[in-house]
Amino acid sequence: MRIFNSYTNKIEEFETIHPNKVNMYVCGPTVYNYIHIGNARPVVFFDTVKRFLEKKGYEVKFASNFTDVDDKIIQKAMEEKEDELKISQKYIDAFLKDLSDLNCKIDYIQPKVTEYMDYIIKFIKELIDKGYAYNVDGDVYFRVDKVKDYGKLSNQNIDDLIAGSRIDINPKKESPLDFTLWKKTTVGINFESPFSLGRPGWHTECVSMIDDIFNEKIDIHGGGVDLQFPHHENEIAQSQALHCHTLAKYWMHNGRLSFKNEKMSKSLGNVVLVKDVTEKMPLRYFLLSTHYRAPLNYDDESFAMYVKEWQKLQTAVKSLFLKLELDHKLNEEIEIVSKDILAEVDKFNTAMEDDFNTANAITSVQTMIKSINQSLRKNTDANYLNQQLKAIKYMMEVLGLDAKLDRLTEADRILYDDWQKARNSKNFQLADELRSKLVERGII
RNA sequence: GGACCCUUAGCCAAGCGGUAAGGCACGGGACUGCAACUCCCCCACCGCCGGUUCAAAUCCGGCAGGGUCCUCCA
Repeated sequence: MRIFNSYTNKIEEFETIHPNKVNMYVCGPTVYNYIHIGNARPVVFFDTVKRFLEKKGYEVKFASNFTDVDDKIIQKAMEEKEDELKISQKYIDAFLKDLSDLNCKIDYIQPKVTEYMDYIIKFIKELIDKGYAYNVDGDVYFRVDKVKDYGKLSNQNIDDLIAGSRIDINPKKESPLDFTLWKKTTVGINFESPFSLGRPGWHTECVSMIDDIFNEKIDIHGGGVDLQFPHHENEIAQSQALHCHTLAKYWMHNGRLSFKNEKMSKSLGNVVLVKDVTEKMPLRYFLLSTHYRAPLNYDDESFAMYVKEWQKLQTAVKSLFLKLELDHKLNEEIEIVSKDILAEVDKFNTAMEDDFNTANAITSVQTMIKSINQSLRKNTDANYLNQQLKAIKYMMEVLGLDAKLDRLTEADRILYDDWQKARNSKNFQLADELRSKLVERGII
C-alpha cells in the first residue's frame, strides 16, 4: 500500500511502526457551530481510511479531538448568552449526529481540550523547562527558531515567512513566528496554571493529546491542507522539541472543497451545512468521488448527478438482495470464487491501496453494479448472485455507503406475493396500492 | 512580494511516457399494464504555442485562464 506523505512530499510505501497496528489522529472540529460539507470532507475521508485499514486486518487506534476551548466558542456563548460548555456540548452532539448520518463510525477516541487541561499545562511546562518556550507576563510562546526544519511540512522557508508575515507585531514575542502556547486572560473560560490564569493556544492542544493518548510517534496524522500551516507545522515543532521526532510518520492532507468554484466561507454566505443536506449517502458518495488530495467543487448540478448515481447503486443492490431473500437463497457466508468477481474486488483493493484512490475504487463499484443488473436480467444462479452481493457489500462497507438491507419479515413476503398476484391477475389498481406500500417500506 | 497547484467530451472524473477508464446528460434500439428500474449501441485526440522522444494528455519552456497557502478557516 502506498500513501502520499505531505512531510516528504512523496508517495511512500506504507509501513506501520508496530506490526499490524495503526495509530492515527485527525484534527477535529472547533465546536462553535454546525459543520458544513467542507468540514465533512476530512471526516468522511479519514473514516474511509480507517475502514479500509481495518478491512486489511490492521488494528486501528483512531483519535480525533474536540476543541471546546476557543475564542469563537466564547464569542458564541456571549452572543447566545449561554454557558460555554453548553454551547460546545450542543455542537459536539450535532457533530456526532452529522457523522452518524454520514455513516461515519463514531466509536473512536474523542478527547476534549477541557478534559486535557492538566496534561496540556504539564506539556507546556516541559517546553519551558527545556528552553523551547518562554513566559512573558503570563503569556507563553514557543521559540520557533530553536527547531530546525521548521517549515518543512508546508514547504516554506522561515525567512520568507517572516518577510511575508502580516501578523500584527506583538512586542512580547521574540520572533513574529513564535506562536502562543498559553494565553493569559480572564475573558471567557479560563484555567489556573503556573504561568497565569488563562487558556491554552490551539496549536498545543492536539500535540498534547496525541502525546498522552498514544505516548509515542504515531503512524498517520490527518487533516485538511489548510491546517498544514501553521497548525501542523507547529505541532511538529513541539514534538521535535520534546521528543525529537516529527510526531507522525505519515502526514496526510485532504484538499479543500469549494462552492461553485468559490471558497466556502461564512463571509461569502455560501455555506452548505451537512444537516441541511437531506441526501446523506449521496453526499458521502460525492465526497469520495474525487481523489482526496484534489480540490472538490460542490454545486447543485453536479450534486444532483451523485444523487442519481447513488439511487442507481442502491436500486441494484436492493434488487439483488430482494431476489435472494424472496427465493430463500440468501447466503452471506459464501466465499467469492468466481474469477471475474474476484478480479473486480482485487481492482477495488488495488485502487484503495494506491494512496486511497476512492475515485477509481468507485469505478469498481459501478462495474459491479452493472454486472449485478445484468445477472438480474438473466436467470443467474443464486450461487453467483450471492458472490456478487458479497463483493458489492464489501466495497460499500469500505467506502461507508450503506444501502440499508434489511431481512424480509413474513409480512413483507406476503405483501410482495400479493403484489405479484394482483399484477398477474391484472388487478392493476390493487397492484399499484401494494406497490406503493412496498416502496414505503423500502423493500423495492 | 514569496511558495505552490490546476486546465481531459455538455457536466463530474480517472490517467502521470506506449497511443484516452468510469459515471451523468444527449441520441438510437430493447424490455414494459402504467410508473420506475434495467439492458444493448453511440458519444473526446486531453487550454494554446513550441521543444525533447521511435512514442507525450503524461517530460521541458513560453503564453492564456482559474485556484491555494503565506492570517482565523477543515
